[in-house]
Amino acid sequence: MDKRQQLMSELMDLCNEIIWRNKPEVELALKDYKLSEIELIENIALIPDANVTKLAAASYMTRGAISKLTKKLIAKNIIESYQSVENKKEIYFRLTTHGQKINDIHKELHQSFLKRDEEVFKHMTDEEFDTIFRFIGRYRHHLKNITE
Amino acid sequence: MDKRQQLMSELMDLCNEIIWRNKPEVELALKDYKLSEIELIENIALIPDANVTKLAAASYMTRGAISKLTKKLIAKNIIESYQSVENKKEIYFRLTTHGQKINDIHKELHQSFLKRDEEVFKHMTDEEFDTIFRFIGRYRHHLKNITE
DNA sequence: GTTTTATTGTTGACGAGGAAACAATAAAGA
DNA sequence: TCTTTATTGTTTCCTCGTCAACAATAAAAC
Repeated sequence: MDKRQQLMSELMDLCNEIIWRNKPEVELALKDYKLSEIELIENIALIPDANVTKLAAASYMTRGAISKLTKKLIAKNIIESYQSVENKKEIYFRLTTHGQKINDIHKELHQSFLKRDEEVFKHMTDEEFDTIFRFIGRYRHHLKNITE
Repeated sequence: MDKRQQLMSELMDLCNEIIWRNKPEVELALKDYKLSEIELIENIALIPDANVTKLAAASYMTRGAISKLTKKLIAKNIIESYQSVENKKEIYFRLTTHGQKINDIHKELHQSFLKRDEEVFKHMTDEEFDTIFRFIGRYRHHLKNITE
């Protein structure tokens, strides 16, 4: 098979495998929340003045889905919304202190996954890291280029 | 941020981006089929004597989901089922000639994506390819190890 | 300023897929 | 052999996310 195609195929498979493997552990540690909610919390923490549109783009979901998810998270008192005075259309979100706690637990989980998988990274040189980073960067840059 | 964590995060993001980008093109070229059906067809072509259980594992979906999908594909005359004489429990699937055509179109689409993205691969050395392959292989091997 | 056009978030109908319970068959153990 | 346990595929119920239409607001065009 084509080397490039095999690379992409194995890459996709690896990502699926990791998600599939980690998902139950995350949902066990944060029992009252679904993975999609937890990831949305993560994005709200990362994106300044996150609104539905930005979150949809970051989550690879539709605005409709994010709109419903944010409603649910507000009802659970995990996030809160606010608006600016000069724009009555956009609605922004931020974490409540409760939401921050959940995000912290989630971050710790990610650390524990790295610990669990440290064997994979242990023997990698800086050069190898950079090779993969360059590949990812080049691909994302390329996709951005051909999109606009 | 931790280098390893950033690597995994960017990797996941790249995969999502590619899926998000390619999906509409695939569903446009194969108008009557959803992406999940097309990927199932691909797996049935790849896996010898594919049954619900093997397909579920390969697709990262539940057996229930695959059971429904195969029913749909049989109704559309894209796949057919068969059984062995020495096992009355397992049900295997294979592509019809119609299904093979769809799979061929899908394979051509993948080729066209590689063509579109050739700029990304053009400057990669064999050593760089191998570095990424090794990383993927090591990770998948590790996950397999800690699973059983 | 006024009128278009684009963008925002929301909603309801719908389909896709997961969870869990199930019957049928195979494999393992006695 | 006979019994128990595991695995197969299926089905029902339910949740999640998409799609498409929508009203509200902002931006652009004039």
